[in-house]
Amino acid sequence: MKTSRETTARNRAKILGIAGQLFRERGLDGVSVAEIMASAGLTHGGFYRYFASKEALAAEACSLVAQQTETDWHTARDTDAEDGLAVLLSRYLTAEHRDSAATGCIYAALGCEVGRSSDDMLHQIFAEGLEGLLGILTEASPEPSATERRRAAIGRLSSLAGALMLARATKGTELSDQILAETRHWLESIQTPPPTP
Amino acid sequence: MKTSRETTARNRAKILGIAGQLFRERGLDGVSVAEIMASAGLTHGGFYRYFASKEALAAEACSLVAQQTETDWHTARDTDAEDGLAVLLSRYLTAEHRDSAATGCIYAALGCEVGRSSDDMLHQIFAEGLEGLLGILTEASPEPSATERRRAAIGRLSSLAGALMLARATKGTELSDQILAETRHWLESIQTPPPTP
DNA sequence: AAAATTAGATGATGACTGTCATCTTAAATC
DNA sequence: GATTTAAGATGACAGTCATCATCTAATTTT
Repeated sequence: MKTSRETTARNRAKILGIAGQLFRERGLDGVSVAEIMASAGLTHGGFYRYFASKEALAAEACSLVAQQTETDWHTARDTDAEDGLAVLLSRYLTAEHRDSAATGCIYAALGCEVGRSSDDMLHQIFAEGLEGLLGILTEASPEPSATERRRAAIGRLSSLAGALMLARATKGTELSDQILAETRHWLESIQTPPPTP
Repeated sequence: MKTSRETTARNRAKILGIAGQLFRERGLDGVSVAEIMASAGLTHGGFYRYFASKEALAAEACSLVAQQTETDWHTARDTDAEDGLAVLLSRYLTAEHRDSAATGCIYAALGCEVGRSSDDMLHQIFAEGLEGLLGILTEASPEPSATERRRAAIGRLSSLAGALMLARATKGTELSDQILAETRHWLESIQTPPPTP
């Protein structure tokens, strides 16, 4: 049956939200179109009224998650004007984040799969999303020069995503908790290189 | 037809080698049993004489790749007794490594997928393999105390795997090359924290 | 050399997948 | 209120997959 314009819009948003969670939890290839639609309370048939393909849904869902993450990071950093960097590190490198991939960082959850994807749109979306986070991290970085802040932001972001990924890959072992704790400790201990005179 | 014992052993090794490459290139779920067997010059039917399941093959193939990587890192570090760490960094964070996943780091290639896997054996294999690399990295780290060396090794390993994963996820964009270059530069610039008196 | 064993080929199974055609019914438009 | 439109359900399509049963021929064992 036909539904109202509002209901249609709500359904579209719901599909995108559910997809963003399921994709992060089980991978782009690990979730079927039918399952996403069922989780949104619909049947599989109507899917193609909303999206041209599963690939198109993946791109839009990833883009949406990336935007939301950027907003979250922004407010998290502004929680502590003195040391926004410490807030970001301490929120990211936790067992809770490791154990809730569905609502966590999309780069640590889907980075490997996107790297293998033949869909260049996904690479573009990931690059734009990462640039957004890098902007926030760069501003929160204490290094003296802009070049160094940008460099350190890239290094720190790589450490964060890498540590979360490895902690998940080793979950259930002692090493998993160590990776989170020690990477956080290490990042907090890193000294600014002395200004070259 | 039946084949000789040597041929059988050679075929088993070939299946494992091919699987190790295909899995890294396309993901554990991205390759079929039939394709692995065909790449090894066999048909799909004989597969279950070698392995109990695809899952069992994945575990054994990952374990083998992990061992080979540990050997490679060991010899790479010993290339330069003065600064083995710099050798490891400069070999890992390159465009060639990013563009040849089939023969590259298994942790950056399959970390996300293994993190989602319900097979605890894979988590164990990854943990053991990572511990091997951490041992090499710890010995090559310049920090004064053993605790700090271990911590820095974990941080550096997270940075390496994370940077490679993100560089692949953003391949084709400017950011991809920057992630490799800047992370390497950043890791080389990191100062040892001053000894707490 | 005969008998027993088994590596690997062929083929089938049931399950799952993305996508599309069709139908129903309610909303939107006139 | 009548007509048009389209959201979403139902069902089907062709393709892929992991796994297994069966068959064969060559190696091992006796």
